[in-house]
Amino acid sequence: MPRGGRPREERVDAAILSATRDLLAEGGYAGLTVAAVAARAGIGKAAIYRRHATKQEMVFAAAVHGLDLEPPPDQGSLRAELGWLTGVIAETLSGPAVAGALGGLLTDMNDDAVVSRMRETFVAHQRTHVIAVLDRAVTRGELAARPDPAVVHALLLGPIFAWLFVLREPGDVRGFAEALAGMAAAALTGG
Amino acid sequence: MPRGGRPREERVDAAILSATRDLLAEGGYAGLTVAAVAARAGIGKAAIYRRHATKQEMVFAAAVHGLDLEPPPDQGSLRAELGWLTGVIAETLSGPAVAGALGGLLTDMNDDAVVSRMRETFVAHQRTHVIAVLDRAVTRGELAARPDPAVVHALLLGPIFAWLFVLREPGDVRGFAEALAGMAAAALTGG
Amino acid sequence: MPRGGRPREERVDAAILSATRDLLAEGGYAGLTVAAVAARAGIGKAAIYRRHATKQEMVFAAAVHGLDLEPPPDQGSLRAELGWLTGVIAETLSGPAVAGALGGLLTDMNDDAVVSRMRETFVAHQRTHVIAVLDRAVTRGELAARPDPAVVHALLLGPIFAWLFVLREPGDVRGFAEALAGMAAAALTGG
Amino acid sequence: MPRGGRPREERVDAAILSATRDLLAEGGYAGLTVAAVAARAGIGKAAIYRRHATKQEMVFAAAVHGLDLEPPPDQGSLRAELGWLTGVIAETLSGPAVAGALGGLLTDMNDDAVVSRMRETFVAHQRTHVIAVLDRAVTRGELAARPDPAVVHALLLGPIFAWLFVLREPGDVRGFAEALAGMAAAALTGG
DNA sequence: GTGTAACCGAGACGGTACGTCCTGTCTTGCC
DNA sequence: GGCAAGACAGGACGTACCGTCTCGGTTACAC
Repeated sequence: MPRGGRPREERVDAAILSATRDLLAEGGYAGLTVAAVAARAGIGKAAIYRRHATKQEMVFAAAVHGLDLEPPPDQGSLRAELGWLTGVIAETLSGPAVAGALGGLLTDMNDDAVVSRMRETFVAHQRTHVIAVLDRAVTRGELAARPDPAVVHALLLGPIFAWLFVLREPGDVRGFAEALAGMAAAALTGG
Repeated sequence: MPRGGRPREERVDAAILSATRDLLAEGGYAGLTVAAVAARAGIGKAAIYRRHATKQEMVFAAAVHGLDLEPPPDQGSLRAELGWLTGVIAETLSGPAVAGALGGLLTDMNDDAVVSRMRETFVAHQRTHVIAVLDRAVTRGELAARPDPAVVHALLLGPIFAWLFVLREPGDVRGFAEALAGMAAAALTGG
Repeated sequence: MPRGGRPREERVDAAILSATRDLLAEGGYAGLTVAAVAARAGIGKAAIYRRHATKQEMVFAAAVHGLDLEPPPDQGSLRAELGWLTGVIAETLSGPAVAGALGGLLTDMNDDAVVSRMRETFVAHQRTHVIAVLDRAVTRGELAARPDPAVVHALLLGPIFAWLFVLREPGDVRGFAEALAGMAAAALTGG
Repeated sequence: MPRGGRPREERVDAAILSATRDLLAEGGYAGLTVAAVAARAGIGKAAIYRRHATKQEMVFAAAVHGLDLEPPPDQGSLRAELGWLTGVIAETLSGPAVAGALGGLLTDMNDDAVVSRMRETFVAHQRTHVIAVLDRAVTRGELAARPDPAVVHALLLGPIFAWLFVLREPGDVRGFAEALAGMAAAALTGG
């Protein structure tokens, strides 16, 4: 499509995302200004809006993008694979940028197109891995039938989310994630 | 201390909270204006700021206040009591005002005093009931020892929260809450 | 008219006017608030509005009222009487309360009833004395016919007003008033 | 210093001042709203505050700016030149925008920087012309020595100011200005 | 080479919400 | 009924931010 013109500088893309992550960690979603991101990145506001339609999209790109989990390796048992999943989710959500951004994204996502992007990227990606783990458990014979992946996803993601953002328990997230995996395995096999 | 002066009108308190809930349900947290609340309530902005230091505090008061759950009646079994708890939580979170407000509150709650209020009111209240249910299960002999209430709270609240606000599954929340109770019971007794 | 009830306390009347004059001298008309007057006077706002319909009326009463000049004694010559007039006007206008209030009163007086009160009290009173002085000069034979009193009034009041409020010359007002009287006498007799 | 950035649009400067003058003429200083100026000018409030620090500065710029008198031509006699000066001053002060603004400016000018601007622009400009006229009169031999320009300035400006804003005489301002010039000439030469 | 088109930093633009302040009225309980 | 205290409706102020647009100038690809 673009027949001519100067190509975009990758340096600018990176500077935007980096500055956004910095400022998210410093002041959270509220208190994040597009002008501040531009200033911190040493660029102009137009360069941001050339890449991200709204502030939300920019934050989404900075905080959520690149959270792609590598496909989960077969760990030999449902219990171990759930532990791997909850561990990855906990690691994903506990970064400073994500911590600052997620609440804000949920806010402004009421009507926007950001919500669908969020679902497509963040949710769908994790969902794929949940399905893979469940299917392997069925193959192994640990589960008689594959449960609803959405339910299992909520069961894994939800407690970690609540732990971090609603209850804000100061304790160790990794330990909680591990305990959660045990309880989830018991619920799925014993329930 | 204030010995004289005109007392505040309860009518105004109620009108503020009612208008806030209406507008939250209509347009969500974003799109909620203090001026619009004042206009809808038929009052002046000063009357709002006399009661709530910021917009966030007002929304918190409107959406979270009055979510007091009545103490959970003894349902005879852990499974039944967990069903009662998840049902109440699901009902609490799925109201239109809460739905519109919670994300917004999480956003602006990074540094504010709102976060502590949230914890004291919303979280602590539910926690009390969680503890009561667990203690009764121990008395009944369904549980050998009382698990960490914070963990159980996260296990119950988290999936519902995720279901509603992160995954945004369109399906029946009550059904999900009931299934969640079954899985939680299995996890606690069988794990 | 007042058939029953507690009579107004004169103490309050005085406290209002005194506090108003103090605050006018301190912060000028802008920066004067009714609440501040009430606080300074140790009274309530209602007590002010029971006596003065608007803030402007209160300021008017505090700054302009009581500026009644005693009738000008016959000084023996037009020149001396003009000196007496300009001296009194200068003294009247150079008080700290008047200085702070006059500009503000001129502002808000565009549509109000304050303007007519201003004219009736402040202007008409001075005008009477101008007329008396001019008539005596005619009787003495210093003037062939009585000039338009409004013109003479403007000729005497205007330069002092400008000196104080527009040009804001730091110099001695009394000296200027005296020089003005001399020039006015020359203009009236020699013109 | 500002090497880059979008330059300010002169159209906006002009629209602000024009709208301010219109609204001053319509509703006076009281009743003038920054928001109303912005709406009338078809611009945003920020564009106003980028140019004028306060509402007062904006009004000052709109009402007082551009009142530059052209240098007074030699009219051949002190009497004629004073008539020219008083005529210009009367014309300047009797415009609708100035009429609405001046009182308001005097009000808020008690502590502000507006007062110095006023002096530098409005007062100093007229003073220059007063000095020129007096010097020519000395050269012509009409005056033995140059009187204090501040005194003469007050003598010319003051009565017109009082006539318009304090006494609010409904009569012809131009006629009064002409009469004033005659009296001033008599005072200066005969006194 | 030389166009041309899109890029770049900087910052002004229209619009809108915020939280503060002030006015003039009203409402308590006390005197 | 007056009084101190202070809440009430309404509305302007000045600040801050968003997403768009406009400058002067730069940089790569196509001709």
